[in-house]
Amino acid sequence: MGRRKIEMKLVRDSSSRQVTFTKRRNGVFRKANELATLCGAEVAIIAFSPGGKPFSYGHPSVNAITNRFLRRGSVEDNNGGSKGRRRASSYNNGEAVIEKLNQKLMNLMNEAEVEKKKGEMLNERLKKMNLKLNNEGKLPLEGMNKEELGKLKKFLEGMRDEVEEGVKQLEASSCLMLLAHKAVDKKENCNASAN
Amino acid sequence: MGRRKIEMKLVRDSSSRQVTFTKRRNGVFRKANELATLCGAEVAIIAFSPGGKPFSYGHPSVNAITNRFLRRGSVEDNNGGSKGRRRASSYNNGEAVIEKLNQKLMNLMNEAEVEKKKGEMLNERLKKMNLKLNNEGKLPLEGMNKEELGKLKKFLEGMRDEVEEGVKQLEASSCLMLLAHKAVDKKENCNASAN
DNA sequence: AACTATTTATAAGA
DNA sequence: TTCTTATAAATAGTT
Repeated sequence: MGRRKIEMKLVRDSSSRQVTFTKRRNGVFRKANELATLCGAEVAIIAFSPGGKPFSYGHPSVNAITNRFLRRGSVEDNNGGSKGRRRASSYNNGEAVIEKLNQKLMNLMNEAEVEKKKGEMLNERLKKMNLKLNNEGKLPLEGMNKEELGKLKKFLEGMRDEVEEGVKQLEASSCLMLLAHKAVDKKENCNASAN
Repeated sequence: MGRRKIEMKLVRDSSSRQVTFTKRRNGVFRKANELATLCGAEVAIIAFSPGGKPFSYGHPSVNAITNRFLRRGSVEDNNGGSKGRRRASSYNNGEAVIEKLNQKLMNLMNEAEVEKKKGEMLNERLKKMNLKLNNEGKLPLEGMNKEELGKLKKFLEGMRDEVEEGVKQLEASSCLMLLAHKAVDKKENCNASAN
């Protein structure tokens, strides 16, 4: 979509590829944001650049949850003094968000009154895992056999069940956190403007 | 972008909103697919419609992993007889993919030689959780206090560390599975054509 | 980082 | 709903 139509295949030149990635990543996030805004949809995106850097966008799940984390985390949160709550309409730089999350997570965890939801959800989850673990004491997954695989199965089923029971938001949040952490290594200034 | 410029805010009419959602969801997935194809990037998207139905797109992570699950799952897999492997370029209907995933998950787990990666990753994860759990036997998260919160903190840190250690793909897969499960309730025929 | 010539996406309309 | 079309938007190549 520009001066010329391009073939839909891997851009050979690594430099152009990076440029294309940046442009189009912004495009995808912008589109996702419009989708969320226009339709009240929930959208979460994780994208890893060719170089392995993670970028994320989320509305409102990731945003809502991470913000909940961040806000409660500590007081010196320079969340800006904007009066009305900012609509969750701006893009998230994955790294920035995740970095903040990490910085505040400990504070949150040590200070907080965690909402029932969180407690319940994690409790369910840990309990189920505990059951699996107690069954053997410690699973020797290194050289897995059918028995252990059965446990893995239950582990995964358990996760699913929990999600179906509710409290999906925290799950979503941690999942995206996990995903976004995938390749975090170095920083990059990447400004994605809100529309 | 059409006959008229529209305001960037929630579409009031519920029917139009659904139409807009469908069109733009396809648009976002298409763009994400182009991003992945052109740049060799990894992209995963989950979108929940206004009605709460989940849709997902992934390349190659979600796709790769879910396909790995699905293929190994069982034999009576009507994966179609297409000769060449399908490139991971088609859209995924979240429900369809997830449903399949669920159907095959058990088979996979019971039959499979799980790749080292999976084993290692889950082992790491479970071991770390085990440590937390052993510390108390069983965490009383219901009425959480600072101590328990500290453990949660470590739990989350542990998750992060594991991810940073590697084996992110399975993580990504299960995370998206969790996400996609969020609102699965009823079926819907939703064809998203590949480009 | 900006700028345009073009290609795409898509809001209305059929 | 699915298709069409007039228009807005995205972006490939360029500076």
